[in-house]
Amino acid sequence: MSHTPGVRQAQKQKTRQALMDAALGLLEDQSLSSLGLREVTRAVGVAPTAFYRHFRSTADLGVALVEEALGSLHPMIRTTMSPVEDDDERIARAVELIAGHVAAHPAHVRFVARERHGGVQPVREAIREQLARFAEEVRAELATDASAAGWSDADLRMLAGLYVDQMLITASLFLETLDAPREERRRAAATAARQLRLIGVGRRHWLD
Amino acid sequence: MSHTPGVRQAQKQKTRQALMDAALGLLEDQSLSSLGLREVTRAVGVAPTAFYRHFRSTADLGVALVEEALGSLHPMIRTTMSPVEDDDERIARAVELIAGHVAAHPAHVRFVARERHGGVQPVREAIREQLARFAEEVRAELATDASAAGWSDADLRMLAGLYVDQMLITASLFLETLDAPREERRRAAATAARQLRLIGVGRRHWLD
DNA sequence: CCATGCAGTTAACAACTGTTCTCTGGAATT
DNA sequence: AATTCCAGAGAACAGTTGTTAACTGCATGG
Repeated sequence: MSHTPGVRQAQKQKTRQALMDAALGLLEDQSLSSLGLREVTRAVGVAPTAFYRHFRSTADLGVALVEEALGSLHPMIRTTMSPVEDDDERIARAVELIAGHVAAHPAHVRFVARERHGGVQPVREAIREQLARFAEEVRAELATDASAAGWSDADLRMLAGLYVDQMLITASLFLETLDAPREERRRAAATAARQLRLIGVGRRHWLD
Repeated sequence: MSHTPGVRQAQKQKTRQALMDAALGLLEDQSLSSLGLREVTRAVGVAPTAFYRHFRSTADLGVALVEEALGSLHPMIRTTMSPVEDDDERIARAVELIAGHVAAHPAHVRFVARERHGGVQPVREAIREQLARFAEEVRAELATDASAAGWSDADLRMLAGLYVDQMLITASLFLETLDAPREERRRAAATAARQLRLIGVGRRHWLD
């Protein structure tokens, strides 16, 4: 199946991507639940009916955007957590990595933060699923760490969830300070690092 | 000014409240940015134009909802944090208090969680402002605590922010499990308590 | 008791929405 | 070379939207 190298399929995916890009742009100052199908096709310069060739509805489009925004992010988890030496060094790298990702893909980050609790159920579900996958990956990584000896599975899951939530909080904080004075961005990074450090301290003394 | 005990003003506030209640109900499965003014008036059983007697726009309605949802919540802060004796006891009480609030006002909690990063700028701003007030109140309360000796102001603010974010995360977690099996709700509460305990541990060993 | 203020109504507007059916041109298959 | 397939266009539909203007009736303040 899909053994077609064709020009046909290529062009189709091109307009599909154009629809997704246009939608992401329009979602800068509105929620998915108010995004109109005509609005999107108009921005791309295509007939409204063409939309149906790619998506059943704007909710469907939203689910595809979740995959695009979070699906390709999983490799980052391992590289963030594995090269451990100095703890403060790792925290600094993690914060930098998040800041870099937000700067590189602000629209994606905004979309996820906004629609995580947004008004479109299938999209909420898709995000929840992806974040659960992240948490599971973090948990697995934590389990290999030497400092996790004696931790119950529930405790590991708890910590993994805390890290994932913290990652999202930090990302949306950076998003808010994207076009803010340099000083404010620096303070945001400092706060994020401090919070991660406190979690790290709690982690070290958990088994007392 | 407003020395009117009148029946007039009373009736006005009554329909104003009806508009806000109806809006809150309609926002159960959509975002504020897609909420139509006519939709709200229709739910109340009033002419569309009557809306303008109370609100400039649905965004304006949203800001009023923020006040209603968060404004009356400030007294809770002090009572949550002051009667300290046993730490685990305090955590249990805090989690119970959040769970109770979510059960009593699910629509308000959903609204705040959804619109905190939602598509309507003035509403985001209003929520940010209220949460900043919460964080400041928590910081002030933390500063009076004996265990905060030697903490820098930035550290206190960091911890206060962490607590506020955690409160919101916990609330929205409870919201998701509102009509879920009893067992799942119990696990959610356990996880929330565990996370608060880890933050507490980190807090106790912060100055090492 | 009368004049004013004002919450809510009615009617109408231009613009917009999602969805349907029919059609077309060119790539893909045979 | 003939045929099928299908991404996209075009037109039309019944509803919906926010906003305007002029109105009505009643509680209010003089």
